Amino acid sequence: MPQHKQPVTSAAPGRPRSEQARRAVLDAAHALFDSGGLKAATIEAIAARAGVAKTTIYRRWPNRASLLVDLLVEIGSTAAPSPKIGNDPLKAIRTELREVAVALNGISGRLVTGLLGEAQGDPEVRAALLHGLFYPRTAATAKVVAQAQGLGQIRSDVPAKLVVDMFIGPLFYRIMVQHEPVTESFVKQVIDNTLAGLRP
Amino acid sequence: MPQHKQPVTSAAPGRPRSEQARRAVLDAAHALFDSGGLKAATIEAIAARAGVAKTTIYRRWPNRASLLVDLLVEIGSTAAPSPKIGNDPLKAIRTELREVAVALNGISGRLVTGLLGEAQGDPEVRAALLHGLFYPRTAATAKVVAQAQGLGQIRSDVPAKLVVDMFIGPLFYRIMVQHEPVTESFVKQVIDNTLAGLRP
DNA sequence: CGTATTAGATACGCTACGTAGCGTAGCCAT
DNA sequence: ATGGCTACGCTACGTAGCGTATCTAATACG
Repeated sequence: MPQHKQPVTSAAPGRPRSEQARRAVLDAAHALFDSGGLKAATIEAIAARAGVAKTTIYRRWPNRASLLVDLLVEIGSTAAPSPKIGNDPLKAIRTELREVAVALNGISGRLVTGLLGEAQGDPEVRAALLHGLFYPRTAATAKVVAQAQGLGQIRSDVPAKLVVDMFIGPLFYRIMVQHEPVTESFVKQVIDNTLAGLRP
Repeated sequence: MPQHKQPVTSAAPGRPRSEQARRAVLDAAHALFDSGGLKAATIEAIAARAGVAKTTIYRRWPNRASLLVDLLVEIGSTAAPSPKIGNDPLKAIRTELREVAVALNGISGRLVTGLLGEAQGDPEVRAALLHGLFYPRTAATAKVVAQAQGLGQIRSDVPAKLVVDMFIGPLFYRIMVQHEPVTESFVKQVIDNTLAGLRP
C-alpha cells in the first residue's frame, strides 16, 4: 500500500470547495421547487436565490437533473429512512410502506415524477435516480421481505423483488397519475389484500 | 327544435381546418418521438417535418404537451382497445393486462412517462391525460372487475378501483422506473398472486 | 512567496418557445 | 362575381434558459 504520507482523504491542492455554497444551492432548489414546481427550479433561478454564480453550480453538477436528483436523495433519505431490521418483518414492511406513502404524498412524489419524466431522454439521469434512490430502497425492502420468507410469513417461491413491486407499485401508480389519492386506508388495503395472496 | 335547414354540424364560416395538416402534424410528432424521444419532438421540428407552419400547430394546440397527449390517446386507443365484455371476466382481465403491458413496453410507455412528468407543473396537461386516457381505461377495467365480483370470482368487499390499481400499479411502476423489465411472466405472476388474495 | 483551484460576475452563442404581421387559399352567403 | 371570414404558409421577432468561456479575487498548500 504505497500511501506513505498522504492521509486517506488527501487534501486537494487549491482552494477547497465551499460546503456553504453547496448547501445554499440545494436549499434554494428545494424552496423554488416547493413553491413553483419543477419548471420554477431553473439553474439560473437557483443560482440567483442561492447567491451563487452559475459556474459554481456547473462545477459540481453536470446539469439540472443531477442537482435535483441529489436534492431528492437528500430529502428522501431523511423523510423515509431505510427500514430497520426487527423481529417482526411484516410489521416492518407495514411501517416502511406507510412512510413511503407519506414521503410520496409530499414533495418527493412530485419531484420523482418530474425527474422520471426527464429521465426518459437522458440515461444519466435515469442511472442517477436508480442508483441514488430506487436500487437502495428496493434492496432494503426486499431484504425485509426475504426475512419474512425465512420465517414462513410469505411464500418462498415468490421472488422478493416481485413482492416489493406488488407493494410499492399501486402507491406509486396513484402518486404518478393522481387519479385517486394515496390515503392511509388505501395503503392498508393494498398491504392486507396483497399479503393475503402471498401467505404460504 | 328550431333547426330547419342547418344540419346538426353547421359549417363554420371561413376556410375549414385542413384534416390533412392535422394528420401530418400528429404523424410527424409520432415519428420524431419514436426516433429521438421526447426532447426530439419539439414544436419546430414537428412543424418542419410535417411541412406545416408553426402557427398552424399553435392554432390547434396550446402547447407541445397537449399535442402529445392527443397523439398518445390516438396511439393508446388503437394499441390496446378497451376490454370486451365476455362471459369469463377473469380471462378478460388477463388479456387486458397483457395488452396493457405490451402497449406500455412500446412507445406509449415512454410517452406516458414523459407527459406525466410535464403534467406536474401543468394542471391542464394532467386533466387531458386523465380524461383522455386514464379515466376511460380504468373505468373499463373496473367494469370487468365488478363483473367478476358479481360472479363470485373476486371478493365483493374490495373496491373495484383498488383492485384495478393493484393490477396495473406494479406494471406501471416498472415501466416508469425501469428497474426491472415487464415480461410476460412478470405480468402473469402479478395477476396470479394478486388474485390469490382476492378470492372469496 | 508560487501554484492550484474555487468563487463570483458577466458575457456569449445556442436552441426552443410562443407571438405577430403579411399575403394567399378556400369556403359561405349575398 | 364579390365580400366576409378563417386557415394556411412564411418570416421575423422578443424572451427564457441552457451550458460555456473569460476574467478577477479569494483561499488553501508547500
